[in-house]
Amino acid sequence: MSVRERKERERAHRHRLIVSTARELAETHGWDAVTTRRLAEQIEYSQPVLYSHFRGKKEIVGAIALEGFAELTTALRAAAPEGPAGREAVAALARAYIDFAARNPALYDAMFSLDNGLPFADEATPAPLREAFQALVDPLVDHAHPDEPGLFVETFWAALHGLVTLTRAGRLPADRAPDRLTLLVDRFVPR
Amino acid sequence: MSVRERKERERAHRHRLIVSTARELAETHGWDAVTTRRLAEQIEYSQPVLYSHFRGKKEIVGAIALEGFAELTTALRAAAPEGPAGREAVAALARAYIDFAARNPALYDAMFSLDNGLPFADEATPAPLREAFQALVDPLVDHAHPDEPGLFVETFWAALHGLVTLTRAGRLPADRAPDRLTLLVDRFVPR
DNA sequence: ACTCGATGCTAGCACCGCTAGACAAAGGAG
DNA sequence: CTCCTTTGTCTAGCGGTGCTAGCATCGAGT
Repeated sequence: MSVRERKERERAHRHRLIVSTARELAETHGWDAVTTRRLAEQIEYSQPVLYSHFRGKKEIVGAIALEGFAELTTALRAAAPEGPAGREAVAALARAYIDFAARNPALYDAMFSLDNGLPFADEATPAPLREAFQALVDPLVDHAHPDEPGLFVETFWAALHGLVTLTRAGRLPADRAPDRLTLLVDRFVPR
Repeated sequence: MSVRERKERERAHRHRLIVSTARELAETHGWDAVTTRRLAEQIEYSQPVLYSHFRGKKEIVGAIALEGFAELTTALRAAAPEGPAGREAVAALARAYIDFAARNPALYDAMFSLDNGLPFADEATPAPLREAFQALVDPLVDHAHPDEPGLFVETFWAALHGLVTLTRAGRLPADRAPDRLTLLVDRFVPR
């Protein structure tokens, strides 16, 4: 049975290779450059091989998005370690979110802008998505109305997401982004 | 010279026909269904005719987006007529924004999600865009820090935009959207 | 050593945005 | 009224996209 194990190992390796290559291609040349042909050429296999690992391009984006949620969770937890979270901790959390989006624009798009086929706000939501949301909830829960912590976090998150997308699309002047973040935190967590 | 005038009139008419047909196609079947082939067939001309009116598909999206900004201005002005704007007026303004996006999803995408080639936050920004932003500024200016009214409006707008996109993409549960809006207004305009 | 199933390939489908070049219709000049 | 030029539209096609049918090859198990 060792042969089958080796094949499965190789297959898993190629699976990861596809995801990481697609992600790198997206991050360096934009999502437009991520075509099945280019991706196949980069991994040195033919196009149909991709379809033996993924149902289609959308599923590749979904796999990358999943990586993104795990990394976002790490970034948020690092910014706001456990314990009571004062205003400064919330500001750090918000900054971590914005920075994550700025540092990984293509990844952020895979998570929130592109069609990645992942189910949201629904019982089938994958664990990494729930964890990322939870990483946002924990430091914020003290500042929310006790009856509706979810509502508070959802709204704060939406505001952060709006800042990210509008700033990156050039809809808002980039130089004042930090000021907008401060203003937002002040409104949600009054001094 | 009457002949030339007639031709120009016909040309302008066809120009509007292209824009309205593309918009209707997008609103009824989604932007994916708006291809140059389908659009050409709908207006009963061949594809190259489109390129005698617009530099490319992006410019058609841009024309539709421009319509959208004009209509958004109208909707916002209707929701918050002139005069001092209390908390209720801000809530009405926010509701008008959200409702506009909900009623015209494809239009909203043309304005903010798709690549429409329009310049933002820059001296070349077309008038309708400035006016739409101004329609947001006027009722809000009393609630902002006097030094930085723009910053306040930008942040509030970003929050609204975030709510719109995340809710419509199914990232946030739709049934609690009104509650999130109330929460947002409460945070930005304390009772 | 041979069979046969797994696996990856070539080739091709239907579609995309966009354009070159042929062609017809229509206006002005003689 | 005829000819010529200009203007406008169409057909056909280019290079690209995501995706797949069907063949060929290779290697594992008997």
